[in-house]
Amino acid sequence: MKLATWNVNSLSVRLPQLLDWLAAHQPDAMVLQETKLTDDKFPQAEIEAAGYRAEWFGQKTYNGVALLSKTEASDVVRNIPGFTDPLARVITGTADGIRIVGAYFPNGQAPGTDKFEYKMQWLRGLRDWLREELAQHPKLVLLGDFNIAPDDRDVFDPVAWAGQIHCTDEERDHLRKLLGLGLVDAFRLFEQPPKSWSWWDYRNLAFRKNQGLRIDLILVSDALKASVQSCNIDKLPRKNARPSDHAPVLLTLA
DNA sequence: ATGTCACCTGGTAGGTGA
Repeated sequence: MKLATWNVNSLSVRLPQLLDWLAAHQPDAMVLQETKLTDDKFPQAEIEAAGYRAEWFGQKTYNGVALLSKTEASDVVRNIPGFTDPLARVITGTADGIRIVGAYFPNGQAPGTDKFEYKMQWLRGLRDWLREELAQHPKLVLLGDFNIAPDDRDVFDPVAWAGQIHCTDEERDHLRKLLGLGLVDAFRLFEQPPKSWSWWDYRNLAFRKNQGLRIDLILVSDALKASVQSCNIDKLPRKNARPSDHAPVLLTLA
């Protein structure tokens, strides 16, 4: 079984690239972030024509998430139960016996801002809910744009980024506590090339210089860990004309 | 040394968020 995540940074703009990627990789399920579409604008027909069912949860201008799957997802939940959130950030469903939680974590802007505080509250809300969700669904995958670089090896210039957004101790502590629920970063189950990033700023020729962060993650529950066969970042779409600033990440389960 | 993109409102650019 193959599972994927991609922050597409506007599904309207990136739909042709998404359809190409689905055709090339044929994931059984895929989650998208930053669709930036109200629900009435979701390209359901095009995605169904590509062989996928879809569940989506969007809003105007910002955020927005979707869950695509070859078989229809069941028990679909939008956002975090128990955490009131005006923004469309999470979509969850069960496909092929796996509880799939696709999330667009808040960016957080900078430590000390209201947006950072919201990020902390959101992370707490996610953890409180996931604890219950894991108890009910031992086979669970949490994947998406985490907006947190787990470790200094996930940052192209850890000295310059020390204490900056995506790299603060507070964010990393929240990520550690998520992992403490019984999840593991699938990418790090394998030897990986150094300087593996999933996001490169559009500015400063960052992709050309390979100056990025690994902030798009796939966490698998302990019950699934032994069945993980591979986890890789696909940099190719970042080389396209009009690329997303994020690359897709692909997980293969036995 | 510098270097972006996508969205909105309401323009015949400027602001916001990332």
